[in-house]
Amino acid sequence: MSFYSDKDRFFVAIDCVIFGFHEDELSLLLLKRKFEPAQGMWSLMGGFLQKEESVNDAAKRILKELTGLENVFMEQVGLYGEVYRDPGERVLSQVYYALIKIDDYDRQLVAQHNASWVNISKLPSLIFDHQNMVAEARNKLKIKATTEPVGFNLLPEMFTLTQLQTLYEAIYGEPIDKRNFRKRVAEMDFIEKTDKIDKNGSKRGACLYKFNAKIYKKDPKFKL
Amino acid sequence: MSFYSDKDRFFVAIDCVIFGFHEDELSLLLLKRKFEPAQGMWSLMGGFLQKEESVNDAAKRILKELTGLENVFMEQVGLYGEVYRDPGERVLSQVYYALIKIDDYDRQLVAQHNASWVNISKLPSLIFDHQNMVAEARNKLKIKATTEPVGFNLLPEMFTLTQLQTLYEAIYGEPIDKRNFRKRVAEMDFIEKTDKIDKNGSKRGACLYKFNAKIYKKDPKFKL
DNA sequence: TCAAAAGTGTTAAGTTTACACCCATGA
DNA sequence: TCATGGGTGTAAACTTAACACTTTTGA
Repeated sequence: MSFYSDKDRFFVAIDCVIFGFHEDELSLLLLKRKFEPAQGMWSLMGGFLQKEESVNDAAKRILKELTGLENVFMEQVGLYGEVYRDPGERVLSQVYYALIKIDDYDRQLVAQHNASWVNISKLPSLIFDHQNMVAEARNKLKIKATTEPVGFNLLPEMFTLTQLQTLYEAIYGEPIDKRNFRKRVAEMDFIEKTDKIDKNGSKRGACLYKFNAKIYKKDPKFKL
Repeated sequence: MSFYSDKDRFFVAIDCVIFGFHEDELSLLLLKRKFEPAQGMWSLMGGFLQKEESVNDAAKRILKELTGLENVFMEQVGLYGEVYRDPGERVLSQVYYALIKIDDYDRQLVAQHNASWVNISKLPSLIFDHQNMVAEARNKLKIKATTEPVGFNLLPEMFTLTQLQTLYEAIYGEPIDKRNFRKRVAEMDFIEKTDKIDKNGSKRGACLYKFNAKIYKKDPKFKL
């Protein structure tokens, strides 16, 4: 019946490193596991690949299961395939990272999954090899964010330049000079000033900007 | 018996994009398939993940099966997981790329597998999604080669600066200014001049250099 | 003696970094 | 009125890019 009937078959899981940006810091959406194995420990959101879905679709499904969100920026991090990485039984795990706007997620779903946002610089220890997955994901994000405008996925539709700067400082893990940063922003026409003012961050108020994907596509040069 | 007994299991293949460098051009080691499905067509070297090996080990095993080589530079490209990507049956494929010294491989094994080196700019069309795999691998190589000294894996132990330059021109797909290139090389102490001379490339002869990994590790800054 | 590849420095242009003060507002 | 974050320009340092001729040697 099968061309490959003599070959082994494997459980394939998806694990999601879900990044958010909140109070000037990167956070991850983590679960406190309700089930064995490793009940009570923290882990990434995960799930198993199913017969009739592509791996990318599985990642989307699993992200949606926890956050309620669709059309989220996601990228592959790597396939974790050590034989004994899961002490229960052999499971391969394809890791993705996702960038979400932290105000958008479905709080009820998150509560149901016993999940919460954890500041990335104060992570608890995680089950299995999830610590490594996070480190690798963070690294990929950093590299990606340098040359492609993916950071906007972590901000609300409209944002101040100070928010944008603190986001990039959090991603890069180092401070950025304000005037140099704004000079670079000014050169990117696809970061558009709106006529809206944000009065939350300061008394004076700060101009709100937005990312214009159409303009970006015409001349896709990005560097922050 | 199993924690995960209600989950689906999958065939997992490894496909290898094997790069070599020959006569100033990048080449790929490709197979003309002897078996169904897609008999007679060109494909990447592949194989199936086995129960008792990690995914990385499987990649090494499969590479060795074709080339006889061990300790080869390999990196993950991505997991290809579309449901119908293999018309025979559902198979996930984890793609790796490998960089080998083109003079080192085992010619007998390669012949047995019905494989040959194909200039990367004259590729035949490949089965399934292998074309995409190659494109993605090439891209990853390009990015990697910019900031890490992986190119030396494609050259013999000792090489001339002209060989090094043509290699990087092939990887980047654009010409490089000779004097600027040599200036950059001169600043990297881990690219060491030997007292050997290569007389193959020219009548005058060119100095042979080698990459010193120990010196590189002390101050790992690379840019070509 | 000449064809073919090896080897070698300088200058201009562009990019990146460092740096400090005034502004507007609400409390 | 003052504390807080918002907003603005210039000069020096550094990096990158452009460019052409001399050397050596085997055929």
